[in-house]
Amino acid sequence: MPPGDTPMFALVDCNNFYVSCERVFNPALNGRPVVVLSNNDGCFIARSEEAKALGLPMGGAAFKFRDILRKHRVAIHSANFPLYGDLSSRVMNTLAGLVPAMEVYSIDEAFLDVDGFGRLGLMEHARMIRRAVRRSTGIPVSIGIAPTKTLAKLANRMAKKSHGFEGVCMLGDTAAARQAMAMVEVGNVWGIGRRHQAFLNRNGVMTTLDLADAPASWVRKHLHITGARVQAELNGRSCLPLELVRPRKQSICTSRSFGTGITDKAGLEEAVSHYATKCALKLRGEGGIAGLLTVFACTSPFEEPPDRYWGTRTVAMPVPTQDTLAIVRAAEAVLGDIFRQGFRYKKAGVILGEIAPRADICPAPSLFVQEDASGEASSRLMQALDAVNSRYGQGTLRVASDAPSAWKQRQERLSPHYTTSWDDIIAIHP
DNA sequence: TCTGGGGTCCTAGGACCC
DNA sequence: TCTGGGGTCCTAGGACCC
Repeated sequence: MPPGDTPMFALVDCNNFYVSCERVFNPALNGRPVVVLSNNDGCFIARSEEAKALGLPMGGAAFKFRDILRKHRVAIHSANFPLYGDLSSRVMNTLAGLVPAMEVYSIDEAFLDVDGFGRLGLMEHARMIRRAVRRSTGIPVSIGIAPTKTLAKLANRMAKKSHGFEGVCMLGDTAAARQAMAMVEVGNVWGIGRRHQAFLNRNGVMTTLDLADAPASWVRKHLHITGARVQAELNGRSCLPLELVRPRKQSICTSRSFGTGITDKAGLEEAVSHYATKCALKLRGEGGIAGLLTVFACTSPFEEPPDRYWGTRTVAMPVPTQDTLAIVRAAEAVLGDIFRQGFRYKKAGVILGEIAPRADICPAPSLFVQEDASGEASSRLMQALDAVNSRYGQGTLRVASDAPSAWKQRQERLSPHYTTSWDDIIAIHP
């Protein structure tokens, strides 16, 4: 890699993002072990460094660790996604003001275009970015810099794991990249998951460097095109460009696990109506219309086979639409098809597909569709609905079947936003 | 008793066509 | 009767990501 004339990517990643968000609003959490839990307080979705040191694993089921949580007085928070989304926007806006171009990759990560800063100035520039984000949002970030996105991910990992780097690490040449790759297990590479890691390990590929040096044809054969790209990127050949505009969503999904199982059809109908309503709102937020609708309802995957059931069905909408009423009605009909008596349902969801931009609607009236869910009247009704709910709160105006139900209330109380001890959770969960 | 939610991309295989 | 290559579209399922 000749210095100075290869493109460079910087990956900015917020440290333990959800935990850091909670700490911004509650500084007493600093220095303490903190975890953030998924819906239903099911499993860990974020952990502070102190919590990681206690051996609490990402995705671990909270109930399995209650002794550790209690013994070490771990601060436990249910997820507060509106808060995290808000802080994410502030971080991204700060970054956008400091670089010519960026790709928002996830709620807590962004790839930056750092071409044109010169190799020598890059480290200093990255440190400045880090200080600026900390100052304006309170969120600590780490930054990895390298000639490909995959290596930037690796550099970011080094920046986080090794204290000597003080949050910024650059893998600016082949020697530095190879040295880092030799230290990192192949399963930690971006794009290599558990299954591929197991396969690679079985075949003697243990470190990231082993993968970089493996025969390309063998990688292509067994890890397919995605794995081949990973390998090329590890060797400094950039295959994944910065994506400056967020592609339109291809599907929109709303699903939840239930705190306690649902056995009756009416209960599932309430849930599905609610998810359909949320999907329609997200769809309008995207400015799209949907042509496909999927509804699924299933038991716990931990049930034994005779008690396990996964019902799912996809239908084409009569007319591609963004209309809550049409989507809820269709979802209820599909649920009627897949519902089977005698199961304890633990989860259900609604997925919209075949999403097209709303401007593409050709308002050709159909002789066979009685109410025109793609038409002007529907559009105005939805605008009014969204305006009222945006001003007075979601659910102020709603479809009759989308009723606040008993099980939903119990869910709300199961997941208080601020919970500082495991005992608090147990107290409301008899 | 108690194990998240929301996405994307890729492949394999079948149906069908020229 | 037998035989060939090259497409497309669709769906289900696998694998991965945060």
